[in-house]
Amino acid sequence: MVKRKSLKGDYCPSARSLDAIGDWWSLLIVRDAFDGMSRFGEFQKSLGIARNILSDRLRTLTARGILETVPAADGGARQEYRLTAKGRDLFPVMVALRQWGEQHLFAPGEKHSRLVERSSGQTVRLLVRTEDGRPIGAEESVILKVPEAEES
Amino acid sequence: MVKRKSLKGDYCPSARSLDAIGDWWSLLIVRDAFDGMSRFGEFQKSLGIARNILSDRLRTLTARGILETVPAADGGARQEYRLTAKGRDLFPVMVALRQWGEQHLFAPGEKHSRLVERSSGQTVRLLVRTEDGRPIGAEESVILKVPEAEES
DNA sequence: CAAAATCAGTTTCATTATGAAACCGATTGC
DNA sequence: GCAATCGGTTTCATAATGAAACTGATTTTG
Repeated sequence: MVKRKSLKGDYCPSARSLDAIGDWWSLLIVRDAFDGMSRFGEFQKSLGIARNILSDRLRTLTARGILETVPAADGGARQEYRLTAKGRDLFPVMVALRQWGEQHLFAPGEKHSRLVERSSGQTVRLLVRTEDGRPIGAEESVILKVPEAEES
Repeated sequence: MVKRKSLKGDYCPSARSLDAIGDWWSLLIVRDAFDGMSRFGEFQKSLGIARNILSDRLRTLTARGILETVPAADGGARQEYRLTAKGRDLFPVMVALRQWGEQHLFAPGEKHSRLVERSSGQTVRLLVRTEDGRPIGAEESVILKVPEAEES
């Protein structure tokens, strides 16, 4: 599916990531999965997504190794969708999106859900930094392009 | 534009973020903008996006305050698209996507572009942590929902 | 146990978004 | 001044999406 232009061969990791999860629903499904949802009906109700599209997205996310179907968790005959390790590694992406949204998409006093440490209740934050731990901003960083020799 | 289902009113910051930048092209445009691109033609050539769609996305991103048009940077009569502060704040999102892509979307020895500190050449990394600086993973964190009283 | 309800999809069909290409006016280069 | 380029817009075909009906399994209920 997903015709457009596949960025699979792009040497830019961001582009490949967007190719894998950059459509409108996938990350919302992943968000719900982080939030503990696992059943078709849960996702459908939570997101208000059309069933056929949800079906397609779950299939695609599973094919890409971001979700996996486990036979039955509560003994029931129906399967569940769970995040794989690869899917759980999207955690920083979710946090980054959340943090940006909090900063820029809410009115000053407006309520929003918060991501907190379970044990302490502290807000979860995100820090961009160098290998040796110094915080770094966009201005001090640069994308090193690979000389595009490999793909040919 | 963007008909679907607007998540603007959602109390989840991730959802609102995706509502603002979650379509297929927007983040790729932002990525290119981080990479120094600013002209219509540059984006178009870099992404291979259809001109009408690019036109629409640039307009939308501008309307949302992520890009802004500056009259003329090099003296030319044509305008440029630049990231606003809000747009630059998407930096962690880009880093997060990049990092995930590097981890999971490239074969072991496969070449990819790298984001490095300009001065030192060190790879830029990303850390999810608590307010007081302790690293934290998805398992130890929890989304606190707002009791949905505000929107009514 | 039988009937009703729910779940997890799939199919069908109308609507919307996307992509390719042609077109166009305003620069820019020569 | 003439041709080429830039930055779009329009038009039209195609692909993706959404709503709703339908289906075959499971649960639930009485």
